[in-house]
Amino acid sequence: MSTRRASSRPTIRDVARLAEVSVGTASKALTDAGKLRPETRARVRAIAKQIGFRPNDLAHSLHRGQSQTVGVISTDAFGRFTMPIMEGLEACLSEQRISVIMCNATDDPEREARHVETLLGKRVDGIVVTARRADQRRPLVVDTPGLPVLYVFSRTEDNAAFCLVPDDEQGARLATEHLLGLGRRRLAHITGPERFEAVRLRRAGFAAAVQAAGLDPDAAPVLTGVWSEAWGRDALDQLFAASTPPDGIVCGNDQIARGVIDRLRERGVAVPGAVSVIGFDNWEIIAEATRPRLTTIDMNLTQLGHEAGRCLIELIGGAAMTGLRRMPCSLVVRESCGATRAN
Amino acid sequence: MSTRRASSRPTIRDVARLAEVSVGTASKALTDAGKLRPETRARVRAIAKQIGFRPNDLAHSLHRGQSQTVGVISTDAFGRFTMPIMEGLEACLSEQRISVIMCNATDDPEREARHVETLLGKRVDGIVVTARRADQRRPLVVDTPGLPVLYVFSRTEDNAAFCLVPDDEQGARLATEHLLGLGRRRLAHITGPERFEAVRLRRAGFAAAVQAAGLDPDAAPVLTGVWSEAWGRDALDQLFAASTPPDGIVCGNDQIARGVIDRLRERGVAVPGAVSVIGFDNWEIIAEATRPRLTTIDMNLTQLGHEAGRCLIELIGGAAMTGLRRMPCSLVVRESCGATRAN
DNA sequence: CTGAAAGCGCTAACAA
DNA sequence: TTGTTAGCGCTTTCAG
Repeated sequence: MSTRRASSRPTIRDVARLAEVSVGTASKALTDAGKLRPETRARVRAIAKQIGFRPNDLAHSLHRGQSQTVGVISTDAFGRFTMPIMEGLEACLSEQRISVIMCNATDDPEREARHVETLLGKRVDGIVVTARRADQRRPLVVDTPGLPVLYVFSRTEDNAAFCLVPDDEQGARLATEHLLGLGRRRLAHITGPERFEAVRLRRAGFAAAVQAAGLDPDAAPVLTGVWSEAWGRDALDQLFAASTPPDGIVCGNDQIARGVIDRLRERGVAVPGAVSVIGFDNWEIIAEATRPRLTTIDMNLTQLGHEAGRCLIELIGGAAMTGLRRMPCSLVVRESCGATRAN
Repeated sequence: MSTRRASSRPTIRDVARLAEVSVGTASKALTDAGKLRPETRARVRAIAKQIGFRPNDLAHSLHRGQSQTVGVISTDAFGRFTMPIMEGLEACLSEQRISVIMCNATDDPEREARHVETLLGKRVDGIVVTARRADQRRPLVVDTPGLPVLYVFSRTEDNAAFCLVPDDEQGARLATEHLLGLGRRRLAHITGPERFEAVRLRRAGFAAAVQAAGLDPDAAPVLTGVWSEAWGRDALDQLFAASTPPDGIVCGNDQIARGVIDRLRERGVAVPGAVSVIGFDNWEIIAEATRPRLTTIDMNLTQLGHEAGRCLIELIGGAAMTGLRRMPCSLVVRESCGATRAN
């Protein structure tokens, strides 16, 4: 005997009984399936609506073997990068009436394993892994062959895995080209810790653009430090201690850019008059607060999440996708770089 | 006939068959229930582990009428306040093996209704509503009597509802008392738009503390504006245009506080030497970046989320809780207020 | 066009 | 102590 909840919802049997048809007919009537006399269908539907019938997805899922549910496992404790990704992902999936279960693993493998366990118990149709990107993460251990797993804003060494990340190299190239396009020729790059892959890729993008413009790479210094305003200020001081300070600065993220702009103002150097500054991240709380407001690179994380949703649906549908896919970043023009030709 | 997924998981029947017991026995063996010969129990368990049996929660839930799942509906598009709340909530619930389904309603009633529909279809055991707090939100429409609904960081006019919010009034009082405790006597309050309940409550807390200290309320100006650094700077200029500028400023949020501190530095006024500045939110990206670092009020949102989880579990268990509950804020001391006596 | 019944995987009541 | 079975709510096949 089942232990029903105090207030149980009407079932399809109730509908059938009231509509004076069999459950089979009622089911057909409610799902557009099969052939049915329109009148019967209408009557069943009317009754269903009247008594507030809502199909039990649990039973449906049990029957179909698909739960219309996916799990998201984050190691970044719902951090600021995870948020927009989730937003895009949820928007995409909810369109297909697929629900998203959030799990926070906080870098604890044991917690992560417990979460995977729960998700598998719930028979999710797929799992999305998202993480801080400092490094590649170990592959998620899932002992269920055929269960789609997708990594977003996160990578793993497993070549069979499908990973979706922003194109940092292209983003930095875009930023650098923007400054070059404005006529800046003495460029510098102030960025974060070298151990981040993003730092290495963005630096490469910067260097590539500098080289492509025919400039001397040695005259375009790169300063690595930490992701903070204080480092931005310090690095700027270092650059301006030299005989020929830069007229264009590509920053590794918006925090650094804010430090740079603050210090330039303190030094009485006009932005963008004398120096153009461009950031990376388009973190609005910062980008809208600098004086002048910050031109920066947007990783389009919401779109990334949306794309992750699309891909996951394909994977669930049986498509085979592997490898690393990089999604383009875009330029957000505000006032910290000066008159723009493009746009 | 059911449409099974390509790779179907072992069921309890498989375990039973291999262990040479009945399904009933296997079930008992795996759930610590009933009396069983230890040997049998062990054998069943061994087999289960060996073939990678994992109970199907869908079937379990269908049977029990509880899904071990709750839904979260946010109108704040996973905004920055939602994040820590979710973190606490998920941490609390996952401890009980309850999963959290995230839904983003973005203030669109139709989208919200669709999400509720989906959640009810999945037979969630409860729903958490979280929102921007500009005003009271209309009650969530759920036609399922007895289904627990809890509002967190969000209120509704429905008196039967249970709402959990931070105690803004107490937070502002705490901030003000901190400045008073440091010997500041000429206080001012710079805050956001009046239409926010939080603004009105924080202002009340400020006023209450001023009055309790025996100071003249008329000598403690309150400036309302918007939630931005620019407004913080403007407001500060206004205050310093007066004959007796304040020596302690309670800000309505951290962004305003940052504007205030920046402008004080630009004016050459020492912080905290001449003026103490305190914020509200403890938004680290700001609070750690001001010069000096910002002393501020923390709404303890992660704890709030955790508490929401606890309460929801009680509600699901059948407890009756209604009304508005305010959770205390706490003080985070950094360097923007000067030498501290307490702590 | 409609009804009857099997079965998805699990649990709990009852029988042995 | 263990086995048998009904039933959770739904879909789908097969008869009628």
